[in-house]
Order: sequence, then structure tokens, then C-alpha cells
Amino acid sequence: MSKPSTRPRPGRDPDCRGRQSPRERVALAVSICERRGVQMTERRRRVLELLWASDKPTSAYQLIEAVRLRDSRPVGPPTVYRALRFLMSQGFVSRIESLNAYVPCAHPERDHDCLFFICSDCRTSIEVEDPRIGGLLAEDAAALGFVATRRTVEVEGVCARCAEAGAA
Amino acid sequence: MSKPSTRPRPGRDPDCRGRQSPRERVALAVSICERRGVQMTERRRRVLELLWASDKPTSAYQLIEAVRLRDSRPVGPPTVYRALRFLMSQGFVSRIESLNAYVPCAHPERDHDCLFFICSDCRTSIEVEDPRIGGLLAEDAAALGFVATRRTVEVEGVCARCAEAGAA
DNA sequence: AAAAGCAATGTTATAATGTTTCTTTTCGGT
DNA sequence: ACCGAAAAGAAACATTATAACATTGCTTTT
Repeated sequence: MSKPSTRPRPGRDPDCRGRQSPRERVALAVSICERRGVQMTERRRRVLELLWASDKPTSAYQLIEAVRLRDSRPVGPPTVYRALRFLMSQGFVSRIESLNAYVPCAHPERDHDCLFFICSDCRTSIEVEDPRIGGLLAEDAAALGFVATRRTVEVEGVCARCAEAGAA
Repeated sequence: MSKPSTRPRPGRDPDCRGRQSPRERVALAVSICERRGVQMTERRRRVLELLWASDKPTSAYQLIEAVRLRDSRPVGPPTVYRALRFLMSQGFVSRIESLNAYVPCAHPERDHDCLFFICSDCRTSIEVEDPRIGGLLAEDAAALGFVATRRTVEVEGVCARCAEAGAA
């Protein structure tokens, strides 16, 4: 049942966040929306921009505050929560459940299957793709007769940089 | 790369919840506490009992309410949150991040590595052990130089029973 | 026995996160 | 330009979680 060896790359894709600029990321999302016939409105785009502008998972209320600052006018929670829901539905954003926070997704075009490594020290998160995990989960789900719709895989710990800094 | 066949059981352990009575579960936790030299106090035991009495993940505030009813006197949130933290630290309880809810853990003696299948219809959760997932996560973590301390794996979807009921 | 130490618990207030409801605006198609 | 649907604004509310500080009960020390 499991394919032999021609599968994607096993785990990491640490270049996810670095390879393209935030501006390019947003532009990509905009063009994907056009292709899909859904609306990337001003509000939604603003929230996505702010997420890409941050290098860490961002809470909804931090986003609310950031939108207020940027647009110099009051913004209620529902506005931002709606934007987040839309962005998640399109695969542009993921929610990190264990932090109640949101991160932009590095490869929205693929039907993603991401896992997150979250540093409890510096609070950054690293997005990784590992199709093997999805495969095992699918297998376990099948054994239960369970129809999966969404996967949450989050690993908490200490990132390489912080481990090194801590050891010094 | 994947081991041939002598590994543990792949996935499921659906008997987790059914094999022993809640009373036995709590008794086991009590004896583990004795062995470990930590205190299973009245409060903590009450919270664990209430968790085992429910067949679904339970929110902290539902527990607060349940403790109030049972003890006929006011109980503040911190009391229950503290009990939950203790029970989690001992491996008796897991938190389901995507629900902000808590479930009793079926095998507290093992250093567990659980995943949860959560039905968005009936809201029950199924606890499963799959050591292969932990293995892959460890592999990915190693590739990043990441030191993992806690894993959250949650799959949302529709359970077999609800799928059947829905199809009918 | 009185006092000090300590872990657990109680109490009050508040912070942080998320939703409901209803109204108004905007946008795309005719 | 008009209409209907989608999106956004506004206010109140609901849920989840923690901070800060006082109290209890038990043990150890004096």
C-alpha cells in the first residue's frame, strides 16, 4: 500500500519562509484567489501582510492591534477573525492550536500537510512538510473507519539556535 | 528504511476506555501517585473522577461546574486549572488543544505518545497509540536540531458511527 | 505547646480569546 | 444605475485562562 521510494522529500523545508519576500507571498495568494474565483479583499490582504511581516506566530488580538495601528481606526475582533477564517479556508494561514496563534503558510498551492516545531524559548515556529506522517495518520484513521478532515501536528521544544545559546 | 514487521501494534487501541471501569482507572492513578511520592489529593482525585465519568472531552468550565454540583460549594477556576495541571504532569490527563478540553488518559503508566481522533459530529475523541508517528517526528526534529518535549497530534473528522448514521 | 515552613487550596479580580447578532457597506453581475 | 449576495462594522456577550494575594492544614523545629 505504501509507495516504495519516489516520494517527495522526507521532512524539512526550512527555506519555506526565507526564499521569497512577504510581498511575493501576498502576491501569490492574490493570484491564487483570482484563479479560484474567491475574493482577496483589502481587509483580508492586510491581515495576511501583517502575518507575513511577523517572524513568529501571531495571536488574533495582536493582529487586531496591528490592523488598528496600520489603518488608524478601530477594528473589532470579528473583522479579524473572519479574515483569518477565510485565509485558513484557502490554505494561506494555519492556526497553531497549542499557542492560539496564527502563521502564514509557505506553500498554499499544494494541499498542505504541515507540522510545526515550536520553540518554547524564542517562540518561533518552524513549518515542515512530511508526507509520511499524513500517510500514517490516514492508515490509523482507516483502521478506525474515521474520515479525517483536518490534521493538527505540533511539536513543542527548543530550537537549535536556542539550544546552542542555552548551552553556551 | 521502515522496519519489517516486529514493531508494536501499529495503531489502534480502542479498548482503552472500555476495558476498565472509571473506578479502577482512578485507583490506578492513586497507586501510581503513591509509588511516585506525589500527592493525589481529594480535589485532584475529584477532577480525575469527573473526567472519567464523562465520555467526551470536557472543558475546564464544565469541570468547575461539575465540581460545584458534586461538592455543593463554590470552586474557583484556579482550583480546577491547578488540578488539571497536576494531572497532566503525571500523565493522567491530556489536553486536546483543538478543543480547549481535557480527557483522561488510558495508560498513564507508559510514557505515552498519544494521538486523538476527534469527531466533529458527536464530539467524542478516540485515543490511539502509534509509536511510528513519534518515530517520524523524532527523525524530523533531529534533522532540525530541535529538542522535542511535547507532541500534539490531533485529527478532526467524522467517526465511523456518525458516518454510518449520516449516510443512512 | 508555640512558631516557622511548606504545599495545596481558596478568593477576587482580570486578562486573553472567540462568538453572536444585527446593521451597513461594498461589489459583481444584469 | 439597480439588485442581490458577500463582506465588513459595531456592540455586547461568552468562553477560557491566569495573576495576585490570603488561608488552611500538616510537619518540623524550637
